[in-house]
Amino acid sequence: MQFTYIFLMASNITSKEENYSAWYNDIALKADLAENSAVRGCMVIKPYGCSLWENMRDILDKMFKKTGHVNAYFPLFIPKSFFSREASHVDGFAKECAVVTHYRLKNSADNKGIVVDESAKLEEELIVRPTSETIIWNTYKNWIQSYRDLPVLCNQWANVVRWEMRTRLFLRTAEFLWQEGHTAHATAEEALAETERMINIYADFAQNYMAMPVIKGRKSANERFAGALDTYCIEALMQDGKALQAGTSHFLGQNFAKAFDVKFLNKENQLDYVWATSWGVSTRLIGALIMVHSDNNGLVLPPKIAPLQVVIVPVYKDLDTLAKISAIAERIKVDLESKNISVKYDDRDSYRSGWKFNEYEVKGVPVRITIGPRDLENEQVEICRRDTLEKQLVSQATLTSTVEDLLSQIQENLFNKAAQFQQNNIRKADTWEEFTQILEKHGGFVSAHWDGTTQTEEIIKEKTKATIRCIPFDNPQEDGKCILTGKPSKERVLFAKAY
RNA sequence: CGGGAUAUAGCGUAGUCCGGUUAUCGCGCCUGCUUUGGGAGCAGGAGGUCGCAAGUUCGAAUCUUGCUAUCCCGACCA
Repeated sequence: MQFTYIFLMASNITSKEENYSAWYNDIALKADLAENSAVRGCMVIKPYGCSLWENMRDILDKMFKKTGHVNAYFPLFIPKSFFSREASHVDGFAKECAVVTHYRLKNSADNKGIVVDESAKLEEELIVRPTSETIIWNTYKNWIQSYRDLPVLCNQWANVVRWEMRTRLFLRTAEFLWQEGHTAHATAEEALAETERMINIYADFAQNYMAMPVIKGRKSANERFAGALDTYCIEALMQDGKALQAGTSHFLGQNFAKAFDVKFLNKENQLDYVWATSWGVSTRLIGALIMVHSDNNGLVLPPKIAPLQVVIVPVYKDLDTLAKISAIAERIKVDLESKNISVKYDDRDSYRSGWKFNEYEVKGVPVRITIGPRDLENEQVEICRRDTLEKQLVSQATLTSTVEDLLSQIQENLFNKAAQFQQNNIRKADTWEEFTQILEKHGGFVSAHWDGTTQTEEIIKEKTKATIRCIPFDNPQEDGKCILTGKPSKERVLFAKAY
């Protein structure tokens, strides 16, 4: 209701950094992806947004299954006592939990409304899951006795609730959709390999499907998941220079196994605790997608995950012409669909063609085909690509292969463009002055030496709002001095302001 | 939870300081005609407990008090 419409006035993304948040919201809302719900901090994901999420989900799900994972489902409600078993875990989540205390409502005494029936108080409160480690490990205890039961490689697609103090559409909603994988292994090596395998899958998905370049690395102790020994992550850079954590994979060691007493007999007939991992990505990825690719004309979607890849819009004056165009359009649609390209022919007479052009541009449909009277005469069509808005005339005979090529070109172009942007926004800083200047002037990632202590990281965060996003894998080793304390350091880490 | 702001039709708003006829305008919606290669034009029409509740007053969108909700900035977080 308080929303500021800056969408049409903004001239380019870099110049409106201050309004980036409004710009982002505006695109999400205008592209019909989601809206704020009546429930504080929650969102309604609209059909188009849901379809986008489903596409992403399907691709990820196939990747998980290819690597031997299976889907399972665990309860939404978790007994409160489960949380107290792993100390650092409760520290991490206690502040943001929705708690179920009663199970019945009744008419109020004055009959003017509904009130909670105080006599229906639960003996033990139930927590609406903020993440499922606890209830899953409580269950795994029953599943695992022998090394023959290992590994357990389960994934769950679910909603979770975190009562955030401040929420943002897609990036941080009170309720969000995600997938959480939880695996149990016989050895630390195997669990570590799994942790790494999953972060690689996320990186593969981000880069090759979302066309979103990411940096893989490990988190500093300070940014680590509550209860994990090590957290791997993929970090992406948004167009306003802020970083976004797009996915995480945690090596949990034996922490949860010990907390929930999950032991197994190994080949040597010795009792041992199992080794665990967990990993997840959420609807936050939709937010990332919006912020990485969109421009002032609206959403820009990479073809591989776009709910709709091609739209055909007829231009006509009379219904006779429309009938002729429809015959061609339907034929084109069948041809493209035979190549597994999703196509919509929008022949609604209730909207004008100009209106439709804009509509699909805002929604980020990668390719638009326009057919009008001129094209009927010349046996051609006009195609327009969303990423560059370039138009070309193509003969109807070669259209299908042209569109196929164009879709892969768009996919590639989006990735290259974003990768270039990311490259241009990783800057080295060797002094505190350089460090703060880069953050102020450019934003983006700053590659700098750090003495490895949580204390230093905290001070830097306090002074600049920048945090260590990750310590990249295959990070070159070099001697240097911490930008804050001047103490010796063996490698650079990536700092950035983050969402 | 701290600081700031706001609440008027589906959306965006004027009016509030300084109370006074039937609450302004734009978008959208409905009807008709004309239009259709980049968000059409004209004409007509529908749509409002002015966030909620009390109070002051002859009279409240406007003043007072309380409540609720939302937004922005922090802290928190995927």
